Amino acid sequence: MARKKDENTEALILEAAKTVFQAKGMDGARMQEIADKAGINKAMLHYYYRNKKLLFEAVFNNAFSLLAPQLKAILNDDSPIEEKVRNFTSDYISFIIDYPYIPNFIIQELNRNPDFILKLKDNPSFPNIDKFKKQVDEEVKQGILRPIRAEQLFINIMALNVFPFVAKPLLKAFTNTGEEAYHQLLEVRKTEVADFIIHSIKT
Amino acid sequence: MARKKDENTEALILEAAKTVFQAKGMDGARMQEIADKAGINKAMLHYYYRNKKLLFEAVFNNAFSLLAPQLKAILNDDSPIEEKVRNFTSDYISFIIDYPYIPNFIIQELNRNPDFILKLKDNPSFPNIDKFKKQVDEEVKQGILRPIRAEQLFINIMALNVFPFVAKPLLKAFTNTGEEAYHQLLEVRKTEVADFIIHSIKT
DNA sequence: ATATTTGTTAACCAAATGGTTAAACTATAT
DNA sequence: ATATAGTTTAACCATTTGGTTAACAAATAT
Repeated sequence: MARKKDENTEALILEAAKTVFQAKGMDGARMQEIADKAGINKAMLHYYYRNKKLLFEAVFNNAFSLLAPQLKAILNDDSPIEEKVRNFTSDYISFIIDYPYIPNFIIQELNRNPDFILKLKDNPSFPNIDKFKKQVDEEVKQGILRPIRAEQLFINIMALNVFPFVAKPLLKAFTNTGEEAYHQLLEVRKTEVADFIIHSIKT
Repeated sequence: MARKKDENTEALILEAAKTVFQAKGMDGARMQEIADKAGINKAMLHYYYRNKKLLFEAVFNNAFSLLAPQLKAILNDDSPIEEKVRNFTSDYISFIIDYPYIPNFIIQELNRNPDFILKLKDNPSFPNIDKFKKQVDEEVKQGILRPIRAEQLFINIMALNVFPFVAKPLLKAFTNTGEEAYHQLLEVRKTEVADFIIHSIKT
C-alpha cells in the first residue's frame, strides 16, 4: 500500500474539498464526504487543515485567487474601455465555462458571511476600481462615452457576464431551454454582451 | 398564558422560518432557532409542518409567489417593450428593496436543488416567455428594435436588475462603497438601468 | 357536565457530525 | 541497526440536530 507521501495527500484533500464545498456550500458539506472523495481517512483532514472552517477557507481563497485576475484584467488594463469590455466579456465567459461553480460559490458564501470580505480586501491583490474610474471619467469627458458613473458601468458589466451563470437554473426554466440550448445562448453572449454594452455607452 | 390559538401559531412559524431560512439557507438553518424566533416549542414546527423539508418548501413557495407576479408584469403585459422595460426596472428594484433576501434565496436554493424547479414549472402560474418572445420578434421585424433574441434580452434585463442585489457584498467591496452609498447607487438604477437597456436595443 | 378533539409543552431519542486520541506504519537521519 | 520525525488509521467522544412521545391544557361538541 504505502501512499506516495506528504504533498500529495494535501492536494488530494483540497481537490476533494473544492468539489464538495462548491456543490453543497459550507453548511451542506460533510467532512466524511470530503474524506471519502479524497480516498483517505477523515482524521487526515484535521491533520492537514485543523478544522472545517480552515479547510473551507483554503478552498474559498483558492477559488477567489482564480477569479481575481479576471477582474483585474478589466480594472487595471490600459486599453480603451470599449476594447476592455470586449476582451473581458469573451475571456470571462470562457473562464467560467471552465469553472462554472466559482461565481455562485463566492457570491453565496460571501452573503452568508459578510465580514469574510474584510479579510479579502486586506489582500493587496484585491481588485481595485480606481484606475477604471479615472479611465471612464476621462472617456466621458472626451465625449467617447455617454455620461455614466464608473461604478454603474462596472456593475452592469459584471451583471451581464456573471448573472447567467449564477441564475442558470432559474433562467433555463424561464427561457424554456435545455442544457444544450442554454449553453448555446451563453456561447453567443461572448460577443453579444459586449455589443450590448458598447451600443449603450458609446456616443 | 393561553396563546390566541390555531391560525396564529402557524403564521408565526412561517414568519420565523422565513427569516431563518432566508438568512442561513436550508442547510444552515436550525429548527430550534426557528422555534425560538417564533417563541414556541420545537415540537410545534413538526405539528404544523411535519418536517424541515416541508417547512422549507412552504417558505420557498411563499417567496416565489411574491416574485412571480413581478416577472409576469414584463412577460405578459401588452405595452411596447420599451415601456415594459422602464416599468419593470423601476418596479422590480422597489420590490426588492422591500424584500432584499428573496432573489438570493431563490437562486441559491435552486442551484442546490435543481429538480426543485420542475415542481415550480408545473404550476400554471409559472411565468412564461412565449408572449414576450412574440412581442420582441415583432418589434424587431418592424424595425423598432435592433435584432436581438428575446431570450438574450430577457436575460439581460434580469441580470441588470437582479444581480446588484445578489452580489451585493462583492459589489460593495469592488466599488468601495458603504451601505449608504450602495443603496444610493441602487436608487439611481431605477431609471438608469432602463436607459441603459433602451439605448442598446432601440434603433 | 362531560367527552372529544385540537393545540402545546417538556423530556427524550437515535443518528449524524466535527473533532480527538493513541497506536501503527513509513521514511529519513544518525 | 536504531532513533526520530512525519504520516495514516481505526476507534472513540461530546455535541448537535431533526424528530418523537406521552402527558397536559384548552376549546368544542354532545
